[in-house]
Amino acid sequence: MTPDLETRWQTLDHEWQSASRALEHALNTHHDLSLSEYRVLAALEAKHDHHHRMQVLADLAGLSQSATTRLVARLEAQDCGLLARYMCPTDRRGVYTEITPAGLTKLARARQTVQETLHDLWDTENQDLKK
Amino acid sequence: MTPDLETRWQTLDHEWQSASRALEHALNTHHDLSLSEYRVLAALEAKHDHHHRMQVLADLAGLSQSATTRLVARLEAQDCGLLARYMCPTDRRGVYTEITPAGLTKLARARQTVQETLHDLWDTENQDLKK
DNA sequence: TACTTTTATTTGCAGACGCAAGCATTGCTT
DNA sequence: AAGCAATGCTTGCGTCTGCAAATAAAAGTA
Repeated sequence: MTPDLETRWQTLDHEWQSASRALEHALNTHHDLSLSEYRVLAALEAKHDHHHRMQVLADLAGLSQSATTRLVARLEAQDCGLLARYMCPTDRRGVYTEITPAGLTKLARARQTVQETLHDLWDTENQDLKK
Repeated sequence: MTPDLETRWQTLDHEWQSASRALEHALNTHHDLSLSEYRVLAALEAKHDHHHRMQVLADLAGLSQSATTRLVARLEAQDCGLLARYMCPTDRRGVYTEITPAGLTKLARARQTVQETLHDLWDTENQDLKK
């Protein structure tokens, strides 16, 4: 007896919201990163050559192209330097975004926080005591 | 062998994003409703007496109090009339939001769309063929 | 009762997002 | 090669959101 479709959705929704809020807050507090920014860093790090076209990056991060443009611009800015952009040499319309060493360092630290947060949320004895 | 914590999160995230986008788009197109608005209507309808305090409504919808205030104000507006607000008689700080008959009708129709969308997404033979 | 503290909601403000329009570059057709 | 369509990214603009400050009312305290 699988539950109603909408009930299944509500369950998924609640679970996502609680995790999402926890991660967003933890990343924001400890690393001054948003969840979207973390997704982008992680997506780039996951690729063997550490770079992606804007379009696929947007897709992987679950963002619109315009949001991706601006997010990458933010993380590329002088006082940030986690990402770098360069034109695709073969197709000068395309833009590659790559993660910098600073970005990799930042991601590694943030990943710690993510795992701890998920651990606290999912792997703890006093499960669901946080209401 | 349960997967890595972060992998589990990514799975949840992807699943939520695909469903969320689909629902948001379907509701927006067919009913001029956002997913947040749908959550609020559904939360009110679910309660036996069809009304809630702002705080608990915010909590149920997964929104901040300020976002809830404005969302309710929007759905209460003249050309909308899906919700109604009134002061709590015993505690004049509190505000009750109730769903109107128009709101119930709207919700019933929207719920159809939600179920169809989820059905298309989860209960179809050609699963995951939509990329 | 007067004063302080707490609670419930709303408003000011700035950030992030999506859509649609704009621009530049490539590909297709004749 | 010239003209037109398609592609890839960026910018303009309006909306939704959260945080923090403001407001209003209740509760606690002297």
